[in-house]
Amino acid sequence: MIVKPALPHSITGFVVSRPLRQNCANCGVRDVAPCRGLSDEGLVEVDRISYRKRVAPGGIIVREGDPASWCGVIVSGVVKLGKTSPGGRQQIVGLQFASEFFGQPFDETWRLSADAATPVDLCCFSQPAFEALRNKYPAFGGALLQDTVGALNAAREWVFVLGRKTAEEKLASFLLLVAERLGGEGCARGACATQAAGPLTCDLALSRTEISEYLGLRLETVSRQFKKLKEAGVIETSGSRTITFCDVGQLKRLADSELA
Amino acid sequence: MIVKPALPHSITGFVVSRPLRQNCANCGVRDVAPCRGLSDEGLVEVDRISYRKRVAPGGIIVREGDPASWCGVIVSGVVKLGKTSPGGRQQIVGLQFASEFFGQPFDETWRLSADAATPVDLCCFSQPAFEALRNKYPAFGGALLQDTVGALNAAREWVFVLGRKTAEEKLASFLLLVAERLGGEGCARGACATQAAGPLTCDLALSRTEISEYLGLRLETVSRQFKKLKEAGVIETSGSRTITFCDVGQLKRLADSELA
DNA sequence: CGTATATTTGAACGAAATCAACGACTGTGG
DNA sequence: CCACAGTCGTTGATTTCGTTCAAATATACG
Repeated sequence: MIVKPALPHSITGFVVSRPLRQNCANCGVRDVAPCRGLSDEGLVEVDRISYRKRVAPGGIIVREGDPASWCGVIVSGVVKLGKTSPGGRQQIVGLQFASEFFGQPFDETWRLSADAATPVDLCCFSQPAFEALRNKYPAFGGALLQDTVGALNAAREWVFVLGRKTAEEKLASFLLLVAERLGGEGCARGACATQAAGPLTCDLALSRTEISEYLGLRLETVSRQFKKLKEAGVIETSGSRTITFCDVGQLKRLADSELA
Repeated sequence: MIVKPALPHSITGFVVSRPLRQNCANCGVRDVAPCRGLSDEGLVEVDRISYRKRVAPGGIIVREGDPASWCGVIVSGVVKLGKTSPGGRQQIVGLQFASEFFGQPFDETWRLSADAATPVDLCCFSQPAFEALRNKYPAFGGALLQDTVGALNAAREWVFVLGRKTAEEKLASFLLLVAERLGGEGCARGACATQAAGPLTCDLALSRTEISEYLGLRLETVSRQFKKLKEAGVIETSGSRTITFCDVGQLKRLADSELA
């Protein structure tokens, strides 16, 4: 289990970006991030050309419309991808977790805003450096393609959740997502946590408001659905961000009821 | 303007799949599909290893859960990507148009069903042949990555539409999508059609039921919103599938009102 | 400990769903 | 040519789920 450092140099809401050299050999996501496609030689190069960004919870990573010059990999933390309509409505259109590729490698401007839900640690490359890396190490490009296809599948899954599900099902789906991605701390991909039978406690990275923005609901509705799940004995909460999953099987059933 | 042939050999609802050789030089999407990344030599190879599938409107291309062994490029037509919940609810989670990459190059089973909304023409590769192509021509992989990132952006855009928009805005967003992708027949990427001022007539590829499945609404609601848009003079319809956009600017405003 | 922020709860309202019926178009067979 | 069935789309009446508005309570933080 990886214990996250307490972010000594970060100030709430600000990006701390330094040309901090970080040895890939010690990197927690090395084997699951797109970097898995790199040879040892490639990793040496990554060590040389990459730099770190740390963002405190609530901090802005990038803003929609700003010029984009870099991209990278999420080393730790939870990133909210958001979109704001001209009218001012906000929607979280995706969540990203440790080991996922982050950014727009081909665009000149950011199409989405990105905010840190938890402390976020990014391994960054300039767009040209990133492209050079892809060209030099085709297996890196392959891994990246595979991950992007995976992200596309996840996004379409979420289209389904938003298009067809009720408020209760939406919240259940979100909680399952959290359980899978954050339940076994550091377990980046694969549903290791939700397979086990016993109760599972973890931190919901998101506030009620953020959850509502992700689910396309009002925060009052989210709060009421939480209450229902608690009354049904499926979950327990302590504080507003710590959740215990008492019955994951039932939660899965609720995430797609219609035939209980 | 490209006139589509009358699909001589296809039978409604069935896939006609033959090892039909097709010269890439004559291919309408050659320069926009991922194949744009291939050298002349590569295109010769594609000619050799690719085969065509034709599917009549309403026909099934692939079914969720079936073993996946191929992928390819949509040469013409509109493909509906659908997902069915265990409970039986259906949602169209994406639409795909000419020149887009189709399929799951890395998975063993199809995660989504795909159905033809119009006559569909696919240029197909077996998964191993496709992977070999990627490995041999890195620029092909690059183009594919670029397109996949684009598809991911489009999917997230749709998450926003489903999560935050009202019925009227959803329909307006859908109609704009149709205008952009189908308005300038054959114009595969880029919003050429919706820039012009004058009225624009085109075919809606989808039935009311299909539109409702795409927008996460009931068909009655879709019908009522059509009525509203017609009464507002933004669109006109003749038959149920031909639409004329009278005022694209107003439609864009309606697609994100909140501040008319 | 007090203030600001986040969450919960309540009551009234409204947009879209649901239930139900009707009309328009298509193709078939008498 | 028309009656018929079948599909698809429209329209109306009613209900429901989630929103909205409003207030109370809990939590975090200086």
